[in-house]
Amino acid sequence: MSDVGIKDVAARAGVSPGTVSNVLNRPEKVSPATRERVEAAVRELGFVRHGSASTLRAGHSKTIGLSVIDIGNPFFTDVTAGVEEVASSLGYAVILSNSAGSRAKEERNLLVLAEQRVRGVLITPSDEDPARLDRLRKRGISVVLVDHPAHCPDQCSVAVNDVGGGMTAVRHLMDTGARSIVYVTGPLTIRQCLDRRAGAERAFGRPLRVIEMGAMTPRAGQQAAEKLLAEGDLPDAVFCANDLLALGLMRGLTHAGVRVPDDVALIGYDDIDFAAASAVSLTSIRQPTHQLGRVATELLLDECDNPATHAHQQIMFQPELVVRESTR
Amino acid sequence: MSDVGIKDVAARAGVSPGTVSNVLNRPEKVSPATRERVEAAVRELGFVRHGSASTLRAGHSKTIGLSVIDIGNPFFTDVTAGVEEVASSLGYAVILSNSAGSRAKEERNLLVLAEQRVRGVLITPSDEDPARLDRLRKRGISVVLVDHPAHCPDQCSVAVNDVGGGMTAVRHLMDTGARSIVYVTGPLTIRQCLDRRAGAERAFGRPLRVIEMGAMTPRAGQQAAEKLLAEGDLPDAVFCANDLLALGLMRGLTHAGVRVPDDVALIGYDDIDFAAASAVSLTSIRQPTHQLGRVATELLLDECDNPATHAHQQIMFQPELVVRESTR
DNA sequence: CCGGGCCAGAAAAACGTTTCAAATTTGTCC
DNA sequence: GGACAAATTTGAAACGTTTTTCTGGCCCGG
Repeated sequence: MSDVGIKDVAARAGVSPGTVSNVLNRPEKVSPATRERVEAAVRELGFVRHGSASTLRAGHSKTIGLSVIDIGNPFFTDVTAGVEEVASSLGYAVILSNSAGSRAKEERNLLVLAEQRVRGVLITPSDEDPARLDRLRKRGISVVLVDHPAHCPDQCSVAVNDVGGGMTAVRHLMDTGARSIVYVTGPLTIRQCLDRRAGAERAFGRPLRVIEMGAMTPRAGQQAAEKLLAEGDLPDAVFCANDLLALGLMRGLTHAGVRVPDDVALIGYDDIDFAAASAVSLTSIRQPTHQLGRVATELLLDECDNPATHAHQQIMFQPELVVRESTR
Repeated sequence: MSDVGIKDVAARAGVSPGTVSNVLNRPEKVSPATRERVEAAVRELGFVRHGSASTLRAGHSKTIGLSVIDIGNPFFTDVTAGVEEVASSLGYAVILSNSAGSRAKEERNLLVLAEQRVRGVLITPSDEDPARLDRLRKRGISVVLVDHPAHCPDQCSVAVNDVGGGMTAVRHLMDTGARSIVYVTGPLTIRQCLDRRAGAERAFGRPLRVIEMGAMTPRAGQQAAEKLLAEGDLPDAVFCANDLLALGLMRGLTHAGVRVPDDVALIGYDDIDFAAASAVSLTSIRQPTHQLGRVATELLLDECDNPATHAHQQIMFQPELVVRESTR
């Protein structure tokens, strides 16, 4: 049962190994009668193609790599689900690797992917350095950037318009009557945090008061609330760089007797599942995460399968405002 | 740059291909002088081992498969992170597949894993049928069950004691003075929901009032709250089969003017990040998810690397009570 | 000085597929 | 019925490693 090869199938079906291979890879090239005979033999023997041998000889594999920054983050989880969906429907296997924000680990992971001779790589790069990716491309491995706009037009990328999202958020707050707004954010070394601020300030017309936290967690959000309260001067509204911060902040404010949205309106970013579930449901900016993964994968596989006709695309999705109780 | 093989390295270093292979796989077998020369050549040429050729010849790969039921569920996400961590630290690549609860998709994914000749598979099976897994084992692929206790002692498994968790939850509610308790759950076809109820009732001493919802989401929790309120007879406490239900329920109760924990105490299950972040933080039962993934992977790789000395283990983790405001 | 045992490295045979040119069969048309 | 083209099928080489068997030199004891 264990090691039936293509030869065994060939013997059983009374054909040559080459024909079995044809049945497997180009069924249309072989007459219906023999095809059926071979397929029967495959079933009877429980034959499973040896992927490595196939990859070795054919020169390309049926796997793609996915390198994300934080597998624990719901954003990437959703992206991953989209990737897995498309890849598996096309018969591709997805090798997952998590750089955990470490450049060294990312490098190691990319090496593993190169060894596995993946067909292509989907990556949310942990920094701007394009050298590693160029090296992959030199090896014939296609690369698509995920949640990161490409700088040069010679590669594909999918991203979400964070500047636009920031604008939408603040415009909405202003529409509900806010005159003073605070931006609570994670580290301003993160592109997303920066872009969202840029958009927010563009909508606001002038610089925003900013509270920068070291992390983007509920805990950090609660600390931000304390900071805000300590400063004394409560704004009309707060824009948080993600929902985790916003939920923590909401909790902090509520516990201090500040009412949301009556005293302070609040908007988050990402629209995670729990945004709708909190005591006062959270207005947020939704990103098409699942679609991000799907489209990135489609782009990658198109690049792999039709290198001749493939045109590189830099796709930018628009995020969407979801209004709930926290800004009413 | 693209296709430098072991031969090129050998030529460059002035040795035979076999020696290069030895440097790569059993460095101790080759003299320090030549080893260094070969390593230099590897660096200079940017050689990357061709994983498929290696797998083909060596008969085993450096990849493992991970098949989960729902990649979007934070529980599995955490498990996945643990798996990735251990696997990548040992140089293994992880092929991720998502069965999305569909038996057919699980089957397809396992086939892909078999084609890739993964060394072993970590799987949260979508049903009880052991036939598929036996088939894998027949092919020499080790299998470790994740979040599912093994029935037979001839395989490894890691799981969390859901009966114990249910007991802990209800015992805690009773300790805080609850006399009447309702169990809000997802489909009772799910093993976890059943086990938790069993434990809960064992602690309670008699059957619990049960509200069974079709899903385990915040929305379902909110509907459960409506149901509870409609029935009129409010209990002292509610035990929810997971945190998503609990958060939805909390929101539903709060909006109806019922105070948590003053009117009704509330405990969830899973201790997701947001449990601590809600307006009234949620008491919950924490599962060692990350560790679940880590240990499962260690077990699997031990089984692969030391088949002789490996002893199958069925590990059962104990969940842990985390007390917060919703039961004070 | 000689011979046996050892060690480092070499050479060649796999591993299981795919591919491609060549061979064979089938079909078509006069 | 025969010739030619088209459609199938065959057979062997090749993909890049690992592994096993061998070879030649070296060390050491006798």
